[in-house]
Amino acid sequence: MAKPTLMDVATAAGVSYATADRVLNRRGGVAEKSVLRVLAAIEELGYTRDVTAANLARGRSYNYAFLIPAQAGAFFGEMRAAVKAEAKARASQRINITIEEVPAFNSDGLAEVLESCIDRDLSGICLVAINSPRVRKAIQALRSKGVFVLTLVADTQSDSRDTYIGLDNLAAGRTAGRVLSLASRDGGVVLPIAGSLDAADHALRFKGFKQAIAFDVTVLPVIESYDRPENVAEAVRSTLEAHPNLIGIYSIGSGQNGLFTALSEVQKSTTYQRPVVVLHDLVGSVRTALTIGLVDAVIDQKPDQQIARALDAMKALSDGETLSADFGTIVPSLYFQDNMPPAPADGPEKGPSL
Amino acid sequence: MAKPTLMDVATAAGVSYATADRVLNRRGGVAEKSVLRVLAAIEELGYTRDVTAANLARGRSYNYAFLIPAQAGAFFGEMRAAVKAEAKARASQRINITIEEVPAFNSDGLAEVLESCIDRDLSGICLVAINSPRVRKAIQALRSKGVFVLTLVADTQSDSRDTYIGLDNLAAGRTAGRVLSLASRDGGVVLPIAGSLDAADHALRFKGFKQAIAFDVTVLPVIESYDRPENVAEAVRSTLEAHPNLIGIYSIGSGQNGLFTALSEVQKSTTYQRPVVVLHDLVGSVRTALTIGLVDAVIDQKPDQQIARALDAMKALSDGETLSADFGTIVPSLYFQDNMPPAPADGPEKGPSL
DNA sequence: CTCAAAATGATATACGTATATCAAAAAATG
DNA sequence: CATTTTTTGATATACGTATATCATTTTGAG
Repeated sequence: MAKPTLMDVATAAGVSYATADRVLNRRGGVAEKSVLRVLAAIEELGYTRDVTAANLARGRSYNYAFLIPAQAGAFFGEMRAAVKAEAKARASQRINITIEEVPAFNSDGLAEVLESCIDRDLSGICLVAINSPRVRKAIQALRSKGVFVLTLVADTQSDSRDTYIGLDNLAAGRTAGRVLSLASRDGGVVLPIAGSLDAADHALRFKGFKQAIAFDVTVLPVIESYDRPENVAEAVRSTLEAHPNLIGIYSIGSGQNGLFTALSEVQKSTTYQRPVVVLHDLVGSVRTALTIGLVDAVIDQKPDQQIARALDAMKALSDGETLSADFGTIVPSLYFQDNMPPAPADGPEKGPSL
Repeated sequence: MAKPTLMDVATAAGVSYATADRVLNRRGGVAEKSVLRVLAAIEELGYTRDVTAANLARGRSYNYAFLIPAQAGAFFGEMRAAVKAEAKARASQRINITIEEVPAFNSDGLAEVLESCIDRDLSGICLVAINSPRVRKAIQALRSKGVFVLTLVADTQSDSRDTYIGLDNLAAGRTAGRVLSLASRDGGVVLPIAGSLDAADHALRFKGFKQAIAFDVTVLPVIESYDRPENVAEAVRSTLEAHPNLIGIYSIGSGQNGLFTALSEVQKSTTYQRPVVVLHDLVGSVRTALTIGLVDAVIDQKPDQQIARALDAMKALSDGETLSADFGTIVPSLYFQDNMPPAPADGPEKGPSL
């Protein structure tokens, strides 16, 4: 009952190993009836190729590159850590992963790195996309060389990459809306704060947010921070002033410093009851804020899971498998103080293994 | 820059392949100074053993068994499906997985299956534990034969198994409490329903629930259903009658039929506003209930992730790695209508692979 | 039936490791 | 120094697959 080998298949089909191999690897030059007999034997024995042995024989290893923005923001820091962790975990499976730093918000910088990847014998590449003609062209060049290109977090046009792995932003916004609606059974006012509604992801979250907001809750005009903390702090202060019935805040973007400033003021004061606050991405400072009760709920896009998913996707593509339609869709996770996952640990060095 | 092989290490250390092998595999009979040189070369080149090649050479395959209760309940059905899916996915990596049906709630039945596993050449076994002397003895026998034993969903004494993979029930209960507290800013009454508080997991969830409940919210005495739907339906009806300010229900256990019955009555009536309902495990019927808005929030223990985690754990143990302390802790996921993950698909058959 | 074409079988090498055996060299012992 | 012991090197086989070559058999065409 041991796992059948291709030799077993050949024997069962009454052909030689060479012929079985010709069928399995589609080398051609095999008579119809022999093909059928081999396929039947494969079916009958439940043969599956030992991929590890096959890769060993092919001298094949999977080379993947991740292009991660070199940003101060903690989010991409976590991403980078997750990539490193996965790289270590899969090193023994002939999977080699490199991380390339890419200047943030710089399409030409991104394109340059992409172009430099063209003659690097990669089987897959994973990037946080920025939409520009030069980037698209570089991606196209890579794909025509047989490199699989995945977008992560931010997408390009869907026909210019193989898959997109990223958060379902509509669902994320809806979830935020649901939480704030739950917290306001008798109506009230909620304040959405975005980085910029020109950004597709923020716009989508906001759209979902409005969809899920209860009919008796009023959504104030969205504040766009353009990543300036003072703007946010000031806006929150004045909104609290103007709307004593402010029951919730949804911070759509990722710059949270201004929000935290204003919230700590509220926490110290006794004039207002702190509104329920929902925000994004359980990174360092947000984790702290949630722990000490400065905010209530965090919607997370699970960077570590995205990395794992991206690798699974690239491996599957490399192996000629097809991905299900919703493979890349990351469902938002909702965390309260009570169900926070443990902070990602910087894995300890391991000695030479057994 | 290709991945270094043991031959590279030997050359770099100025010894033969045989000696490098003696060091790597701790065969002994190597002079101190040679050991050091080999280790230095390993360090320097960043050598890691190609585990797939090693397993191939050893003729080793990983044989794992999952003992899943043969229960009508949808939860273990999903578990079984998840095991099958993982089994298929890992078949090409020399990992063989079998599923054994075990009679539910029957410690002797479980023990019998465990005992039958003793001479099956398993490297790991994963079971939903029931605490009984005979079960513990069977586990002990397996472990002393070198079989790794993991408990899933339900644990035994922590010193009689290798790891436990399961939901953090305290966190789950706390999360439920948090949601209901959020939904009741001005106090109110909430109703907890359990299967039986004698069950450790239910008790723990209930404990967490009370911890996280806001000070101005009243927790009614817990109803214990003992898995009788009529009990629950009746209890919910009478509680609604008696407490017009019932703002939430937390169903701690997994028998939800009685609850659903009562809730649909409420939905049709106009007398009461439906309380916010939090329950466990996003299986078929619960998924439907959440979709149609019969309930509000579901705390899920992600059976598919538990299976994957269990396999990773067994593989790691088999490879002589050590697991981090919180490896087996499954953080509860919180789902609303808006962030439900897609229902697990029954993967389509794939033809013979490339 | 003859000859070419097509199909098949037999065999060798390789991938990176595990494992074993035997001979040779080096070191320790007396 | 002779002898034993320890250490090392060289080499072979195996795992399951990929890939290539060459010889042989079968088939089809004329």
